[in-house]
Amino acid sequence: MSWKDRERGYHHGNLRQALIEAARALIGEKGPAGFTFAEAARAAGVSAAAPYRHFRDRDALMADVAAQGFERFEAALAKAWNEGKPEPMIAFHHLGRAYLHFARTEHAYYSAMFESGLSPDATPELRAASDRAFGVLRGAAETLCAQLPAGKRPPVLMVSLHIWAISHGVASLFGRGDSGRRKLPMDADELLESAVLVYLNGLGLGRA
Amino acid sequence: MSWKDRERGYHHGNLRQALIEAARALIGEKGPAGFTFAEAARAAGVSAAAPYRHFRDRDALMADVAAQGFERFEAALAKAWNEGKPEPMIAFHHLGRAYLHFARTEHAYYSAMFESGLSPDATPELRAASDRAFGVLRGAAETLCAQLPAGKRPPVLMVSLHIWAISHGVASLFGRGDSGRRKLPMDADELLESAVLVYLNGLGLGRA
DNA sequence: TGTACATCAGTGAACGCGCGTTCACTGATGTAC
DNA sequence: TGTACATCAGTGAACGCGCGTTCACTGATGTAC
Repeated sequence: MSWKDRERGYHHGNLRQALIEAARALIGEKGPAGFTFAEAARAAGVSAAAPYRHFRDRDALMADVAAQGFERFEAALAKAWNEGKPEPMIAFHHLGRAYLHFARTEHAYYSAMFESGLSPDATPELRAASDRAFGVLRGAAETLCAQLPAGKRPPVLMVSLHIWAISHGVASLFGRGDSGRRKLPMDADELLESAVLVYLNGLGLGRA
Repeated sequence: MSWKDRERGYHHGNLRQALIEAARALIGEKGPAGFTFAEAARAAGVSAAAPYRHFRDRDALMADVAAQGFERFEAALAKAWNEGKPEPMIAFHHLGRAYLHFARTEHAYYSAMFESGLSPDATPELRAASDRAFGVLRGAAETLCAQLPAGKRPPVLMVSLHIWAISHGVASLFGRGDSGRRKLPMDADELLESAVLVYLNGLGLGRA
């Protein structure tokens, strides 16, 4: 926003970040395949050769968009979960809403993170950011599992992967703001909430 | 396969289908964004102008790939479900395996169907094929719900969407044959099976 | 405080390339008689 | 059975375009003295 408007001299001063933002905006408009190195440069108001000072190629730029997406995703999830306060089940509900909210309002990031065809190992930074975001889900699953009697506790990793899969499935099939959405009598929030309630009930975590 | 090898004259004879297959193969190699009209023509052994006799543009070709994918998907799911025989829970288990198996072995189709950025309404044929495939899941959900006492029956549509979301979530996060996979101590089949068992248990459909 | 210099981010021109799209065409096929 | 003709699928040449990438360059910034 600011860098386009503000007068700038020969040096941009913040080109790396400007390119990431340009790429994210273009992904938002035209899908994960919808941006080009040259286009991102143009959007940042810079010559086509300039991006090479900061990124080896298009994939490196994409990886940085995705990594930044995971960082914001982690922050959004952590804030919603809020360490399980005031009460784990309520916090967990908030977590699910935040997941869908992020996928919907930041679907450019979400695309870069999950639908760009990028390997999670493309970059150590990407890998680490992705792991940290998943860590929030895992922590939440841990807290919930701890509420079960010791003999009935399922593996925490498994539960967190289940939750992730359900959330991602709902988000990518029904939670898109864009044209990919299908028309249904219930929305993504309702679907995720009901699915998770049934799932938790299946674990033995019925509503108190 | 056959059309590349076989000697052909001026007329290809089956270009439409050959282009669909070429596009599918290219998607399989390079992801949903990884084919081009010209490339598909080349792969089919035909001039770059030839595809225009059969498809308006790249998107129309993509839509046909996706529609064909949904048809095969439906066939694979229907065969696995086998009308709930020999026993609904067992057939349902087969259905889940078939879902993942299709996503893994036919991931080019799966990409075209779910990750190409194509609207489900791009084409009436696509829409119809997609609905028929979902119909198999819905039918299975119906049979399972019917096993519950009348007062405890959840809405069938909701249950089928839940199942779809879980399956899609597991398939797209953990079930890829390609580089997108994450390394985990359990595989996609185990994750889907365990998630569905917990979910069904939550519905009141614990193992007999 | 001022000057010289090293560093480095961004320029702009250039290149080859493959794509999408159009066009008048041509050769194969099938059908009417 | 043979001939004339209509149909239509595929050709190949042409076009303009934007992309990726390189290169020697230039102008701004900061630092040493």
